[in-house]
Amino acid sequence: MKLDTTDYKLIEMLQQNCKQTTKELADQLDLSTTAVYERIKKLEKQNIITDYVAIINKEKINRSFMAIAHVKIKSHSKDAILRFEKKVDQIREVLECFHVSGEYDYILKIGVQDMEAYREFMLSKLTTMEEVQSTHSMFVIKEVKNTKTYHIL
Amino acid sequence: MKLDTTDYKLIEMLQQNCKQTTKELADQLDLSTTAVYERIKKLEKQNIITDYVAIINKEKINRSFMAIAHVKIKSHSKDAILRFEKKVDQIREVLECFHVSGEYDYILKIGVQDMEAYREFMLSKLTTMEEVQSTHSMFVIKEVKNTKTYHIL
DNA sequence: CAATTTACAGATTTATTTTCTAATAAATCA
DNA sequence: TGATTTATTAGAAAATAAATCTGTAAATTG
Repeated sequence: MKLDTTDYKLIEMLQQNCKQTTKELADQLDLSTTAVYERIKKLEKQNIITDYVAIINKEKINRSFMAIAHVKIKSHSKDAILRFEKKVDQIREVLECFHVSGEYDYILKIGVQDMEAYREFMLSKLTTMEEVQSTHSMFVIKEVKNTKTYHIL
Repeated sequence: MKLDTTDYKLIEMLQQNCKQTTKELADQLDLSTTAVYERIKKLEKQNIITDYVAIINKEKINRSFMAIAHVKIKSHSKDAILRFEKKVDQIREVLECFHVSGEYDYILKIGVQDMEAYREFMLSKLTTMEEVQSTHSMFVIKEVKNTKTYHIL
């Protein structure tokens, strides 16, 4: 369960590109392919690496429009919260959702085709939810940085 | 450049798990491995698939603490904007940054070890930037949903 | 210190990717 | 429409990589 510097290096490398061969990784880490192979399997088994995913260029699949929505909910009972979160989780357009401290209850990141599609999403999926009290939308003018990579070295 | 339903299916599958073999994908798509192989290569060449990355369990690498920061900048000149964005891009703790419409200029998603580390990040990296006028932090109580997967079918 | 576990390297086997060839379907054009 | 080109596919072969096995050295534990 204890990770050493080699593990951290390996994790960083796989976060950048998980399609590298064990040979390529081994060369950079000055290890044998077996050593690297075993370390990766261990990281997977320990649920440190949870997934391997392809990243898609959203411009090319009609998902260029992005918005951040702040949401306030009516009731803060456990029931209402769980109900809201379950529903949000099932909405395709919602890429991220965080329950946060402060003025608003939730922050959502939404990815759709265009403003028209966003309006449709708001009207038919978000504001129609009985748990939702109010929303506030901010439109993304520019995606400056968007990664899931943690730097740990 | 035109994508058909099979391409979209393939993209969805690779967004879920990019480590599936072409044989596995081919079986699900009712195609030969070569057909799948060629389609994937084409998606990569066309820059539709841009990366293959490992997703890491942040709890296990000391990055459990997440916050959303709203940032206002002093000047909105092109120069100031580009300078700010370049700096932000280089900050390890910043996972996402969006230039947005509305009251604030930027929304940042920050991932660090704990509140202490967040304070350190704010004091030494964010608020020290000359371009920054003010910030407002919201702490993530619960990550309800966090994906980069677009649903396109 | 001996016993046990862990991490590693090298060799081997198994599986997968990549390339090649040929056939078929779809699109383009005279 | 019919001929020609272009894309897409399947199947086989070759090349490469993953996975397994064996043995050894280092680290850990009682």
